[in-house]
Amino acid sequence: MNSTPCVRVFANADHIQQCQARLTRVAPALSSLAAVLALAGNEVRLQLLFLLADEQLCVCDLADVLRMTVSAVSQHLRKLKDGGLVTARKVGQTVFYSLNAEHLPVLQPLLARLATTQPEPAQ
Amino acid sequence: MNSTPCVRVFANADHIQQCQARLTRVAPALSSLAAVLALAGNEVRLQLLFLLADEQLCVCDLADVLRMTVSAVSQHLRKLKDGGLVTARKVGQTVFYSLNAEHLPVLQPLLARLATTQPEPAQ
DNA sequence: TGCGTACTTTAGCATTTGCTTAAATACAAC
DNA sequence: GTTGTATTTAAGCAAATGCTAAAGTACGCA
Repeated sequence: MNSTPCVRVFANADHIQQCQARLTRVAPALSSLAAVLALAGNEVRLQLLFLLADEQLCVCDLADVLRMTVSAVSQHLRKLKDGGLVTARKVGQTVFYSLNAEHLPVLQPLLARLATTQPEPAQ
Repeated sequence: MNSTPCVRVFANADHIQQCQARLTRVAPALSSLAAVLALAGNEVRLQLLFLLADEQLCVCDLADVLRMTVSAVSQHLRKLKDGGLVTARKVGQTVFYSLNAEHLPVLQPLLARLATTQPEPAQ
């Protein structure tokens, strides 16, 4: 793809191929991880995940907490659900969302970092 | 913001406010984490981080490994550098990138998951 | 000093994202 | 059934993203 390949001193074709091989080996896991991180990498969605790590909540509550439109929250939850990060449980006409076990090994440590955040020292 | 606030049974204003308080408490950490995850949540950039976790590499090598334009890779590296995820070290006209210590506590466990990925069983 | 290499930056563009508004669906109570 | 509530979905749009192509910068070497 590069029209002018570099004329390197240290790196050689073998080294490049080794790196490519390492990437190929982890490709599926990396792709899946990137998808999870992309979902969690949105501030609103990370807030949703943080809240849901503590307790199940319905769309309505989440919208109130985040001071956002129910529609906007619902669309974020849909992405999280499509990505397998949360699951929905319908009770009557209320839908409770909670964290999905599938990606907890990735999410839990990240959210745990937030939970242990010490409050800002008064200044 | 919601024109029609929900008439809930279980959740009440106190509960909502508690959730908001929890969010406020972690707000800076959450914001920072979201930024890191957003950067790592791109497949190309996650590949870059994965490679740099193992060894320093120059833009040229990275472009070859990923089979991408030097320019495209450089732009990704710039974002990673701006986000504090990597650092650049210039040697002559070559620029070596490596992981930055600042966000390693977040990145390391994520990248470690990839490293321990068992190769796909032959089928 | 001039040329070549490694890299960065800019401009432009197609695609994606995240919201708003409004309509549609699902269910509960009457 | 009808009405009302909780949620989802669709359409539209401004902003952000990630690439390409081309120009700009920095450095090494003759």
